[in-house]
Amino acid sequence: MSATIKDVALRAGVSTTTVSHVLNKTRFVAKATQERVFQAAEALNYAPSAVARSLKVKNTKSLGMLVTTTLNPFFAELVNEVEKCCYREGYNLVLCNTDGELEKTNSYLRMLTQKRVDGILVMCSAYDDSLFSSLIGQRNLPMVVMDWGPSDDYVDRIQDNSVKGAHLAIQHLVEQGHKRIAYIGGPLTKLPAKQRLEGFLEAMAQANLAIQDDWVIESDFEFEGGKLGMRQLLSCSSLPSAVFIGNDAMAMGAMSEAQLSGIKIPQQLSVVGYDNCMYSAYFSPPLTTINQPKERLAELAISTMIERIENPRQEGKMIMLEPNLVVRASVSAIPF
Amino acid sequence: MSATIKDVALRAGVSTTTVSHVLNKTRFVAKATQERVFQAAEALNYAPSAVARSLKVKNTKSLGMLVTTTLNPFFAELVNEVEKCCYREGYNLVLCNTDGELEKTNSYLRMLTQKRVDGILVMCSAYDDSLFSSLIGQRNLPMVVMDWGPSDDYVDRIQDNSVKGAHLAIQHLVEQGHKRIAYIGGPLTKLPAKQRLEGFLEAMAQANLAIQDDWVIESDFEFEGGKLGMRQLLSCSSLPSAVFIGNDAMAMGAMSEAQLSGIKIPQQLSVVGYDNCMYSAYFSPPLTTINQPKERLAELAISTMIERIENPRQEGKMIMLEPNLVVRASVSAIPF
DNA sequence: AACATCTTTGATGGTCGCAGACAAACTTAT
DNA sequence: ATAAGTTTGTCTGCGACCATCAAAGATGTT
Repeated sequence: MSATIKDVALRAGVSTTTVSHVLNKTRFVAKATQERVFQAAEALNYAPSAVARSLKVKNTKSLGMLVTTTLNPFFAELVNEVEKCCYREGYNLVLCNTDGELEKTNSYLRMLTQKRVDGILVMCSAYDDSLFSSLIGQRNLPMVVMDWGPSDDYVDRIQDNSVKGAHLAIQHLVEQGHKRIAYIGGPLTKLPAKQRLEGFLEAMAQANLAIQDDWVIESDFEFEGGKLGMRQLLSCSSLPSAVFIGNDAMAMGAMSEAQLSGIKIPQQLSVVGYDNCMYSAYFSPPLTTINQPKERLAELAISTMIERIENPRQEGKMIMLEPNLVVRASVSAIPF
Repeated sequence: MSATIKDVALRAGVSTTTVSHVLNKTRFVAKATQERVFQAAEALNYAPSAVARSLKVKNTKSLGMLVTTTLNPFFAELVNEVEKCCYREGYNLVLCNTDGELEKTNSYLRMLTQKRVDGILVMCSAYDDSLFSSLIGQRNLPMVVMDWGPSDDYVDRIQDNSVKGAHLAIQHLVEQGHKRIAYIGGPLTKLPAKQRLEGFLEAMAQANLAIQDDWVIESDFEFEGGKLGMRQLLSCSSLPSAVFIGNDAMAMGAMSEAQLSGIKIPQQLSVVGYDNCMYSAYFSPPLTTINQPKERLAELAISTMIERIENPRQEGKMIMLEPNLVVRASVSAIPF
C-alpha cells in the first residue's frame, strides 16, 4: 500500500526517529541527512498517516458540525464560514446534517465520538429534550452550541439576539408609518423562532399597535412554508400593510406567492426578512432584512472551540451576537 | 481520559478479544458473557476508538469532498444529497471548499491523504492543468470526479450532459417563438460553462438563428455576475426577447437587475436558467430552467465511489447524466 | 598524547487502542 | 479415552511519536 515512515528511513539510510524529526522539524538534523530524508519521502510518495499519529498524540485535528440542513441558505452560508475558519486553523470539518431527526443526530454523535473528533459544533436550533440528553452524554467532548441553549455549564453557547432583531424589524416598519403588521415565523420548537415571535410581540406592544390574531402565523423556516404562510395571510378578511417574516427563505417563498397573486411589493405590501442571506439582495425587489453576522458567528464559534480544546476545564461561556437592520427596497413608506 | 477496550475487558472479566468480538458481532460469544461485556461498556461509557480501529483495519469510513464553494446553491444542494448518501452507507463526509484556490486545494488534498480518507469526491469543475497534476499525484486514492474530466483511466467521472441541456433551453425558447436570444454564461475555465455555451451555439445554428456578438456574455456563475451580465446586456443597442442564463444563481441576479430597470419578465424578456435549484421555483416569476438530477448525481457518485473502494483495480468509468427542462413562468410565447 | 567532558547526531524500544491469527481450555459425544 | 465441538484467551502488529540511550566528534585539561 502506501509507504510508511520505516520505508522512508530505510531508503534514506537513517532511523525512523530521524525521519520523524526532520519531517516535524522537532529537532536539529544535519542538512545532508535532511536532504536524503526528503528525497526518500518524495520518491516513495510518502504521506504520514494521520491516523497513526492521532492514536499517539490523542487529537485528530477535525471537528464535527451538526446542523439541521444545509439546504437552508442561512446554514449553508454559516457552514461556509465555519469551513473557512477550520481550514485556517488546520482543522477538517466533518459535515453532519441531522435533518431534524433524532436518530440521525444520535447516530452522528456516536460516530463523531468514536472518530475522536476534537470537538463538536452544534447548530440544530431545536430545544428538544431528547436531543439535549443525547448531547450531555457526550459531556467530555468540547462542544459549542449556536442558536440554542442547553443550560449546561460545560458547553459554550453563542446566540444571536433574535428578540432584538425582531425589534429592529418592527421599529423600521413603524418608522415607515406601518401600523398593520403581520408576522410569519418559524416553528416554535426552535429557539430563534420563539425569540423572534417574542420580539415581534414586544415591539408591537411598545409601539401601541394591535396584533390581529390571524396575522401571526407559525410556519417552518422553509421556502414552501413561506409560500403557504403568505397564502394563509392573503386569505384573511383584511390585509396588513407589512409583514415581518422569520427568515429570508420564507420571505422568498412568501414574496413569490404574493406577487403571483398580483400584489405589488412594496407598494401594496412591505416585507422585512431575517438572516440577510446572500441572495436576499437579489430578490425582486431586494429584501430589507435583519442581518445576522454570520462571519463573526463562525469565527467566534471556532475560536471558542479551540480555546475549549486547549483548556477543557474552563466554565461554559455564553456569547451574544447583535443583529442589525439592512435596508433595501422591500419596504415602502406609508404617507400619513 | 476515555475508557479503552482493555478497561471494559477488565471490568467484564474477559479478554479484550472477547470484548472486541461481542461489540463487532464478529464471532459467537455466550449470551451471559455478552451481557457482562455490554454492561461493562455501558458503565464505562465506552466508545471504541475509530482511530485505533482504522489503523488496524486500514479504512476510515470517511470520504473527502472537494467542492468549489457551497455558497453556490447548486453545490449546496448537491453536497446535501451527497451527505445523505454517505450517511446511509455509514461514511462520514469531510467538506473541503477550495474557493477555486489552487493552494487550498492542494493543502486539502494533502490533509485528506494523510487522514487516510477512503476516497475523494471532486467537484471543482475547473479543468485547470495544475489542479489536474495535483490530483494525479493521488492516483492511488479512489476518486470520482463530477463535472470535470481529467482524462485518466483510473478515476471515475460523472458528467451532466450540459450541451444537451443548453439545446433543451434554446429549443424551448424557439418553440415559444423567440428568435432574438442572448446568453449569459459561466467562466470558460469551467467545463460546464464551456459545454453550455457550445450547446447554445449549436442549437442556435440548428434553428437558423443569428447570434449577435454582444449578446453572448461570459460571467462567473455567481449572483452578482448575473446582475452584471444583465446590466451589460441591457446596455446593448438592441435588446433580445429572451436570454438563456448559465445557472440559476446568475439568473436570479440577472432577473433582479432587469426588474430593477423596469423590465417585465416574462412579458418583455423571457429567461431560462440552468440547474433547477430549489429556490428557482420561488423566483418572481418562477424560473423556467434546466434540471440537473442532483439526487441521482449524488447517488451515482457514492455508489461508484464505493464500488471503486471495494475494487480499486477496475477501470475508470464515465457516466453521463441527462438534464431535462422544467417549465415554469419566466418564458412567454411570442405571437407571430 | 591521553583522558575527561560536552555537544551534536543517530538508534532503540515502548506505547497508543484495536483486530485477528492461532491456540488453549473446557464440554460433550462416541 | 479420544475425537469433535464450543467458548474464550494469548500475542503480535498496524504506523507513528518520544523518552531514553548511545556513538561520534569537538574541546579542554594535564
